[in-house]
Amino acid sequence: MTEEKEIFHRHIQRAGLKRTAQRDTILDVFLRTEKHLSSEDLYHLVKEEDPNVGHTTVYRTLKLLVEAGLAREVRFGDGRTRYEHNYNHPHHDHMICTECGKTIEFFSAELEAIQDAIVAKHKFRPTQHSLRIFGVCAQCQRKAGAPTDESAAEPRIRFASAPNTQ
Amino acid sequence: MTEEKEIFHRHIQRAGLKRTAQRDTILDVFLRTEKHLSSEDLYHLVKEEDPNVGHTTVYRTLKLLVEAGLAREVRFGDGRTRYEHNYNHPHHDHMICTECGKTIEFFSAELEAIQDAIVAKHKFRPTQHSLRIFGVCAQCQRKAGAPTDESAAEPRIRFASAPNTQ
DNA sequence: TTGATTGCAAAGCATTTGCATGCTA
DNA sequence: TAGCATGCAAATGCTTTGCAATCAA
Repeated sequence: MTEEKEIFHRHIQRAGLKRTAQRDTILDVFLRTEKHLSSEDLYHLVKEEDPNVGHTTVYRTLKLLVEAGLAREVRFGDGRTRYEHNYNHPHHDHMICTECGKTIEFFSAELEAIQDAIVAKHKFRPTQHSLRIFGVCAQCQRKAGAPTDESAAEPRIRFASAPNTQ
Repeated sequence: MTEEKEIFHRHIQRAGLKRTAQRDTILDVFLRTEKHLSSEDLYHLVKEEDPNVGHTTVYRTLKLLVEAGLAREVRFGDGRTRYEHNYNHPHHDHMICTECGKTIEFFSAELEAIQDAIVAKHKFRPTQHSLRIFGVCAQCQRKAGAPTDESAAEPRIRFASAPNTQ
């Protein structure tokens, strides 16, 4: 976590920006929260620590964290952008339960290898990729579509009908 | 294309809805346009045929097409929902060029097999998945970041900075 | 001191909804 | 005739921007 902070401050300096109390607090709260946070989620958490922080600053700081390589944007189909740790959290993909909103992270070297082969065949130079598998997790299958609160590790994602795979 | 129309009309009937001139026109234009159309793209195309069609109706009809299994929603990171044919167009994934906005469709049985294995391991029941590989296509690599109009099969997708993989 | 930062309010943008009118079955 | 469909305008929800006041370097 100290390392992440150094990275952030180095990025701030390199870009000719300034270190502020708000940015430090936002980074702090983000680093200690191992979840997929929306800007609003983070805003509320930060507010507990320092009520004098605006929504706008959280939005802007999250973009800064992405620039610095500390955060990564993810979207799970509920129309809002979420952020996850990106430093020392190597690439992975997600399964998203459309019943309870839980996400399962996974990584497959084979999957990556096949993708490499595919892009090579098309002479496509990839910069990033995103694989999301939507469906119903084991717990929700048992509960036959009656998820409870504790089945959701994170706030429930609600879909209009079918998830629109944003 | 006749078959698709039948499917649509059957869906309309089954759902207790009504067949209208607008819906027929929208379906017609959609079916004959083999592109990833946003609601607005389709709205403009339909307007050429029948100026008395509103944006709202196009939105609502596209949802109907998705319900009927004729269309599939896709998102390429420019913040708008696009629709592609889903009937007789089996599942495939996309490479998206962040320079010119072109999309390359591909399918890999191995990829699907590995995904099946992964979800099985987690006892996850998948309903759909979405794999998008963002990067630079062969043409744009040659042009070294100076894409021309003809390099884009579809309207250019613009990103703020890095594509936010919505 | 200078220019970046902040946070409120307002604007943007894609999408959705309310509602009076029009039209299918 | 009943009630679904239409399309305008307004609302929605997330995100971004304008701007005057504030603050780091």
